[in-house]
Amino acid sequence: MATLGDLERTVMDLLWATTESTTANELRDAIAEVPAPETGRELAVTTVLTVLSRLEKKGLVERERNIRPHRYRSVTSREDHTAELMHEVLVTAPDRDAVLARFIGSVSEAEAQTLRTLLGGS
Amino acid sequence: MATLGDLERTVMDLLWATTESTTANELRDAIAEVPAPETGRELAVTTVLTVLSRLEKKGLVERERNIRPHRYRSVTSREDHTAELMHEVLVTAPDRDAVLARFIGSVSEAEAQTLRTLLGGS
DNA sequence: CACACGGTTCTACTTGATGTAGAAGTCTCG
DNA sequence: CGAGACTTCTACATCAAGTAGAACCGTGTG
Repeated sequence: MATLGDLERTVMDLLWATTESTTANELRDAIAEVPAPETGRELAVTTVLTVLSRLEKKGLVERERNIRPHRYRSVTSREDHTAELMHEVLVTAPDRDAVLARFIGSVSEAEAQTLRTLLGGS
Repeated sequence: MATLGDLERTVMDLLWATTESTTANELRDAIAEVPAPETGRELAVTTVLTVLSRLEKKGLVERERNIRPHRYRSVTSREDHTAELMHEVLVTAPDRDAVLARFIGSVSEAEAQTLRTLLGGS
């Protein structure tokens, strides 16, 4: 499975936030703004580049190598990725029906309603 | 989140497989039988003990300390744990409805049917 | 055409999680 | 009380992830 670290997640969150592709430098700046200025520190671009390469290796990010400042974008939408993760978790269990029962019990009524609609009749 | 390593998962799988509590020695033997004899190697009991302690720290396992060969058991059922994980994943996304839509699209028809039943009418 | 400069890749170190287990400490029964 | 079973401490290896300097590359300008 693709488990992400803090910085990796931050980067993915930023990439997921736009449909546009981004450059490493733009990301470095964006990260500095994130609601966790902590040490108010700014990362080195190479750090961002390393993370992007790792995310690319994990298949979460793709880049345009033909143009110079390479441009990065997420391969899947955040929703797709999250749904995929959920499914991966589900299939680890032998008794999926039992898992689903408990899962349903944990979602809000609003979400349950959404599910009813999605599942349609029959 | 509680991400498990290979050995930790093996141990949890064994604990989840029985309602009974188990001892470290029993687990060591059981692990040796697992469908991945690999090197056919047998772990040291201390190794199992270490893993159990870590799982206890993670809140996945509890033990009876009063009796001598401490007896270990899983705190939650495998189904509860899996459903919990799924929920944790779900709530990381801002747009949960969108995630649910994609998730529903990824489950089998049989599972969809199970969900319909679980969600009942209305 | 050479080079300066922005950008990318390589290499490397640090930390934390996990696998693995010996050494040492602690019960318990006989 | 002592031996043996059991547990805890300590320790090391490996791997993922954060972090970044050093080295390498490509392109536009003089």
